[in-house]
Amino acid sequence: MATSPPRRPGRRPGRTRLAIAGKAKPTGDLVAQVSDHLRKEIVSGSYAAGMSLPSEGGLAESLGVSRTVIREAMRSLRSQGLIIMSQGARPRVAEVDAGPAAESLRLLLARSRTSLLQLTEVRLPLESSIAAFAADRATANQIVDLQAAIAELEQATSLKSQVAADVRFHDLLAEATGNPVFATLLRAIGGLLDASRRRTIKAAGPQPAIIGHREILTAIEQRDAKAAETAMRRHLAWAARDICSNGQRQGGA
Amino acid sequence: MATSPPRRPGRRPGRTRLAIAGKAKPTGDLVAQVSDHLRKEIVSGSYAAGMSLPSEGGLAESLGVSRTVIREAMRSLRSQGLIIMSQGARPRVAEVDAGPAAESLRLLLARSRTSLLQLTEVRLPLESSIAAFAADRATANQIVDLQAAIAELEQATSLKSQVAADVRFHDLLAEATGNPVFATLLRAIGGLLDASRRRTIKAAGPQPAIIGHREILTAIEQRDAKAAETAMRRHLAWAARDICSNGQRQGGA
DNA sequence: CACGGCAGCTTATCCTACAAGTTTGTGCGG
DNA sequence: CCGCACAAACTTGTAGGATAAGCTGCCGTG
Repeated sequence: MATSPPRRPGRRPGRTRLAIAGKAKPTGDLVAQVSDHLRKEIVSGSYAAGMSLPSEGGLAESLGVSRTVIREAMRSLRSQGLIIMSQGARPRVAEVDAGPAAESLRLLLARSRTSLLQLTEVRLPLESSIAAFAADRATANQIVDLQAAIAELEQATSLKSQVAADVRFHDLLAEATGNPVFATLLRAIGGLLDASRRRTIKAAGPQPAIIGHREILTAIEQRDAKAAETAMRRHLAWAARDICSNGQRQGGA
Repeated sequence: MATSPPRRPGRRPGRTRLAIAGKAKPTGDLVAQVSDHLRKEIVSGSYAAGMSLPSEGGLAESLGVSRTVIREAMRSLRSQGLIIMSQGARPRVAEVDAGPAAESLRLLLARSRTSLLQLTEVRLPLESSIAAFAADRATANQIVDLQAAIAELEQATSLKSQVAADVRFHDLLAEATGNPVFATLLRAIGGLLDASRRRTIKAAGPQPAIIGHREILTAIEQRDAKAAETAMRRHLAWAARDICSNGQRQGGA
């Protein structure tokens, strides 16, 4: 390529072939090719989280495309939460985080005019299962952590710390299932329910939540999956009541 | 701006102020400002689905930034599924679609090291609820579509089309809940289970799936949520058996 | 009216330049 | 030898211009 005739600017004529290993795709969308390529590298773990990616210029040269294409591909990966960019520093692979997926869900819900009610509809079976699995699998340490989260909620004074303790209990529970898929999905959905949580606790205080959490934890300590599931169902039903009464749209950031 | 001294290329000095209505944000990230601005316009409905956006050049001029910035903002919106771009035509606002959110979730799950077993563990309560809700809410048209999906599976000969018909039935079911969150989560999880599905159908043929789907649909036609849930549970248990025996990790795209 | 072709607009890609931030290495003082 | 300030090199962010390729709609012809 170094010896090729002086390429004039503009779109490369004919078959745009990317210097990416393997078959040449005739798609013609260089940005998509590059971003797919990098996405696979990141998801497969070739680029581990926290690792620096090559510079834009380096990638441009090694892939045989202009920096413009690299930049747009990076922007795409960035908006998917796969990389983190800041001026002056090479882009780094982002830690696994439910934030972008939650944001994506939020966009979808905002556009499809969905209510909080629909989120809780999904949350109910999800968290019920979480409670059941946690009852089967929670380790002694995890049970201690759950107890601590309840104590945290009891002692919390500010609304903010109360909500945080509430969220923490549910997160710990998801973690206690030993199945990261539960934790991931819960966080994606839960992040959208923060406003609702705040309202609920503000209106009713932390007591109902404390009681609900205690019931769940008791069932878990007794390794009673059915009871844990039932307790969770009751706990969520209480929280959902508030939403039903004024099932307003969720939208804001 | 026409009479200003000839701006030399490079980053605009000092405070970068965007010609966006309202307060001037001192963030310094022009692309984020532009994409946030456009995202709000789209989500709020100022730009309705299907409507054409202004051209890149027009936006660049009206917002007072370079076309580079506009393009990167567009690329971001595009990867979030908000707009559709094709060479030669102005970008258009995309229809509301759960695809991008599901893809985002899929990426998230793919990066957390999850096994097929863990995915099916989550899938079970999710799809059970989906079946139950669908029994309550499926419209007559949706029931017809579900019947068609079963017929599709019956008549499919290639493994590929069989898998597609199988996926389609489950997607339609999720859609019949009327809750897009279900559809999104299901697609995210389902996308990671494709290989498993292929293996299962390859090993046992489509018959078990057809029978399972028929049972589910019968329960839905009778508006029997409990029965639908039970049927789905049985259907998935059959599919999961294969996975348990060789519970390997999933990875690829 | 039907239809083909052309002109204009628009996106896709490439290039170059420069501002502003980060990282790195160097050298000096303690 | 260690630590710190400072400069050089590197890197991203933005601007602006050029060309290729695709789309749209208008206009003229049959």
